[in-house]
Amino acid sequence: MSISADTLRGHTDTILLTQLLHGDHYGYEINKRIQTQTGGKYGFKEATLYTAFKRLENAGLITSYWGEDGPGARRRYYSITDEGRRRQAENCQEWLETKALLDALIASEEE
Amino acid sequence: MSISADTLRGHTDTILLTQLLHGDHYGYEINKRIQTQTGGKYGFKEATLYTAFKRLENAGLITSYWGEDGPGARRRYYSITDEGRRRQAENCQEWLETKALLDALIASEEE
DNA sequence: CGAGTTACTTCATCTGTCAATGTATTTCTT
DNA sequence: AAGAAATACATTGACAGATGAAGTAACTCG
Repeated sequence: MSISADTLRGHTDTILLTQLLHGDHYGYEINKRIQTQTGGKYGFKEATLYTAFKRLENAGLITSYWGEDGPGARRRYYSITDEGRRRQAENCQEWLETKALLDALIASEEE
Repeated sequence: MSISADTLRGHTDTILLTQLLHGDHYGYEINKRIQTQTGGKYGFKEATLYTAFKRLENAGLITSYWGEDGPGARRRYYSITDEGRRRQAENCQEWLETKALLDALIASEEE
């Protein structure tokens, strides 16, 4: 993974919430999707992933349930709550501000 | 400060190095400059600021010296090293990648 | 059957942030 | 001139997120 995690720290929750916007998914799947979407440049470590899910659930931003019988039986699916959607939108907005801010502060800076 | 520090965590060093690209400055001054540049939206807490300087100095990315006597309180000036410049450029590049990555992951995501 | 993949879980540790506290000088206000 | 506020730096303990490591267990494919 070529991007250091510290640069993305604080965005974990937003990334995960975003993945759940359009339907329920399970952890391993989500991580694979992220890796695909970033061309293999980024993915969560397992510990990071599952502690994040726990954090989000404790905060009431997602709920979870075990999959039905079959090959999905040992998969824990996550579902975003209304509050989760609200939070995702907020964080999305904050990302725009953060981007502007950092662009201003890190720019090659001619001045 | 309207932007949460966690969203910027990991960028502190880059921000500080950037401030030193065009000359030596002291901590308090740098922080004021950042607050000005961000329209008051962001600034470092003192503990964060000075521990960051210490970290950068230990890493050989900056050096420091006490300012000459004169008006005002005693000031410790910081100077960026060659390695610091190299690192700043690297981090700058990484920021571009991070931005693209997060834009892809956090986007409203139609698909 | 055995190796590799899928899938989740927990724990100890590391690092960066920050509240709190302290020191000391200078400048502004009245 | 006294007192308040700003300037300027420093340290400490606590906390939160990320991670390495280790573990468990079922499925899949040759």
